[in-house]
Amino acid sequence: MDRVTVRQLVSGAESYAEKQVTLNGWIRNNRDQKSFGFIALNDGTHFNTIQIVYEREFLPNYDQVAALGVGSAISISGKLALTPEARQPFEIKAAEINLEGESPSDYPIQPKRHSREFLREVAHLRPRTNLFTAVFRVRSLLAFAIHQFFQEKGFVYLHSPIITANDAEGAGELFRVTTLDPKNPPVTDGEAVDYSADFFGKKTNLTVSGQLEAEAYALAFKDVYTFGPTFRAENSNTPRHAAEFWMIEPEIAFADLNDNMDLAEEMVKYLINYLLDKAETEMGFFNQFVDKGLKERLENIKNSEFARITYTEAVDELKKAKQKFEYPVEWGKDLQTEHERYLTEKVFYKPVFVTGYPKDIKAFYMRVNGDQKTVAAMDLLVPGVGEIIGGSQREERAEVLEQSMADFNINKEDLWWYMELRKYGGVKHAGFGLGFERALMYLTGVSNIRDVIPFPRTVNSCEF
RNA sequence: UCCUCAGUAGCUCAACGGCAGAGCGACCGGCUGUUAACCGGUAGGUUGCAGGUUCGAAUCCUGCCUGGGGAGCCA
Repeated sequence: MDRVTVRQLVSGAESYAEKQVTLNGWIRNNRDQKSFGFIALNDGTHFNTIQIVYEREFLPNYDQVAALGVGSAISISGKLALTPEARQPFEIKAAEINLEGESPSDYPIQPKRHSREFLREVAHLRPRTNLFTAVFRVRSLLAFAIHQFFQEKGFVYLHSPIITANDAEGAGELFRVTTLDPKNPPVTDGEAVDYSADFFGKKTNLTVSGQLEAEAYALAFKDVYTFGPTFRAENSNTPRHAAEFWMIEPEIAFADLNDNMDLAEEMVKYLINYLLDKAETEMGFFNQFVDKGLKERLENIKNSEFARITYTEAVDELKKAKQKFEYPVEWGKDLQTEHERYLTEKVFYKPVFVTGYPKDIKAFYMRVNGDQKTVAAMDLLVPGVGEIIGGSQREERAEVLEQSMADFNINKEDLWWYMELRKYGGVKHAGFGLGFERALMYLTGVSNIRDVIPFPRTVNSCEF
């Protein structure tokens, strides 16, 4: 008797036709009648359930099986029957059904539609629903696709540190890493906390970006990427922000901003192709139940050039717009969400790169353009989600970088090693950060980041 | 952090100053191919919490808590 998975059956049921098979799984739905019943079983290996038909005539424990609730784990043995006229192409005629783990009647997941908000409260059980089965199968595939894309191109995968003493954004919103006693920390003469007595002998935090370290490795391996967890202690409560998320950060040497955008565009298209090919069932589900226009939109993007526009052009475009904006558009100010959405959703109807932002509103490491006013930065805006990529060509000229650091009040002693990358064989290089979850949202149509992270961490929320 | 909306049965919602309800789920029963099955019945409530107004509050007012959406910040 063959032990099989639904995945195996879906990929070739014919070879099992009329044969005895054994399956394990969890009951999604159980309906019984007087002398026969049906179980929809999900065994975890495929999005689809398999229908189990059981009959009083053949099952000595028929009444026990008929009483099994949703969520129960069972093992079943029976004959595989092809049913080309039915809604499902095959089913199992059960000869034996054994209870492996019961699920009492207070099991919170019902065979009906639940709100996303409710399912977040049962995040340990929600992977047993259709939506989350699809989301997390795709999350796994997307992670693999990212590795495959970069590996095929010869990029080296870099594990940048999780604990770090540098603050790549120059922002203050970091999770402190310390072993000091919060009630009674060691104190210097001036009564400040004495971090030299801390575990690492200095102030440390969880990483907000692996970029600076990636630059070091790009200047050795030419093309590298990081892909790992990232932590931001921002007090932002939106459907697009989480305190713990994953980020992909490629860094390429002997490359400029155009090479960077070409890479980003190629990557996004690769990921779309990968999912449409490898996750057909799940993508079909998203298209039908989550975002009706999803497939059409993704298909269009595969075949179109992403728009590219400079910040200055974007400002002109926005000033010409008939639409009224809450915030006025003005050269020198950052684009508001409403402006970004207008550009990607009303002007271009597709992903758009915006480049050449004013240097005052961007990070210190971005390469200063010839006009001395803008930097070689690029953001990729996509309809529905907004910014999913932020990147730049890096400042490789030591003296210009030093000036920028001074302008941004960044202590160059702390980044002595970063400066040395410019001193020893420094070359032009560029890179970007892709928010993994934001990409996942964009590619699945799921509109809240809390629903694409298994156990999301957000402000005031760290359950599970 | 600011703005805004909402918290009523396990879930999704109705009742909007006058007896707290429905569908789904659960439980009991029926049904020879169901598939978010269908049909009949039963149970299930301190209306988020604390105050206040009123003869009377789920409903109006105040504060707090929780959640959603928008903004800022960003990926």
